[in-house]
Amino acid sequence: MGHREQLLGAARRLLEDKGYAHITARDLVAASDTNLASIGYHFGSKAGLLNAAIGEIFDEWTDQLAEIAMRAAVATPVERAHVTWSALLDGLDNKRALLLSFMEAFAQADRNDELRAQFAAQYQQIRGRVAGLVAESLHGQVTADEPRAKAVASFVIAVCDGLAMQWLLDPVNTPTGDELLSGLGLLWQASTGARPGE
Amino acid sequence: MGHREQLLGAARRLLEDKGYAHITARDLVAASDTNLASIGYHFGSKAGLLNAAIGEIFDEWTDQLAEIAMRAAVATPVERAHVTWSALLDGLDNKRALLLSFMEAFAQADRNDELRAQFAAQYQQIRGRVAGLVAESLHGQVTADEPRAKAVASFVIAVCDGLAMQWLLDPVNTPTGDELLSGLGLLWQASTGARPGE
DNA sequence: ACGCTGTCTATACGCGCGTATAAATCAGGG
DNA sequence: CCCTGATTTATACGCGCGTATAGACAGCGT
Repeated sequence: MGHREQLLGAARRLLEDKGYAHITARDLVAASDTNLASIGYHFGSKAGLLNAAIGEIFDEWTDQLAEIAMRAAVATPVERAHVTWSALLDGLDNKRALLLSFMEAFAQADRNDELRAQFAAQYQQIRGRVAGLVAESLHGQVTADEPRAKAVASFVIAVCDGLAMQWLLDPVNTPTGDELLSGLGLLWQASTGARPGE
Repeated sequence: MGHREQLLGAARRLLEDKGYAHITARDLVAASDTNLASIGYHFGSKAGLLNAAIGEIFDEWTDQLAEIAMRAAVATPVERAHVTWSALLDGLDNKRALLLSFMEAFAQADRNDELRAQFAAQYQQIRGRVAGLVAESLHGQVTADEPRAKAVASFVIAVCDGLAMQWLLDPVNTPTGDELLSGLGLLWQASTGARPGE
């Protein structure tokens, strides 16, 4: 295994421990059993290395989101919806530190064209993926044209991201699946006057 | 006006321009027409100053969110719901850079007890506020006990935050109010089998 | 007029950072 | 077996950072 791979691995580990902004080139070298100059050689700069590592992390978060979204879309009865929302919270435990680093990098992206393009592309990808799942799983049950499916996807992703943020800040007080479902129902009733189940 | 206020103002301006992580003590001094040592004198450290400024920004975001949530909760007919969601997107334009800095600080908070406590407290506050608005505005229309109102509040905040994130990344492709409402309906139908309006 | 207290200023210190450079090492084809 | 190009090493450089310190200065009660 070359230094390139070692450095990527170390970057991922450090992103879990210290967060994007506080990783130094020397940290990376120490954690990867490589050499200070390897960073420049393989990635051009420290930022290049970190961005590459962040890209991998985004992909994993994306995978998890897609899986959850699929289950959410499929879950017709109330009981299953509850289980689905819970799955998001469960999965977060392993990813806490990585998510934080991801948020940090996300904020940086606005001033870093390369990173920003990378994020935008990956986001488009996940939304398309979720939208596809939604359209497929709702097929026949409800008419879901493509723009509508995309809106659903955006919405689902927004909820997941927003809840993840809340959980990062205060895991204990983050609502459970039951509570969320209840909230969703309340909101929908309020905004339409519909009474579900009638 | 003392240096303390000048520094706070400069911090806010710089948070808009450069982002949390890239502000140096000398930047702050240059932007505030003060002295390098004033930072230590009034705030203990650069971080102390920045955290104070971030607290102000959080409060403003919180105010905006509360206002939007109120309108969302109140909006019974479909047309008004649409208008409400749109309000969130409109309001974001002025706040783009501040939001980014906020996200950056948010990520830092996990490794900074003081900052974290500050955020958590402010978050509790906004959730209680939104929950109160929800309970009040839905009163009589639907039974909204306190835990349920809190769940609604969490949910509404999650949606706002998640959408804000998407908008930060890619303003053009963020769904409109119409699209969001449509998505919400679709999701609700799928997870309950209810057909709104029947 | 004096000294105390809160504020402001000028400056120095030393550390740790990211990166560049040049030499050493290695792998494999001719 | 050496030449070549890719990789790995060791090290040096200079910059900019956050903070500490010590002194200047103003307001003001006495």
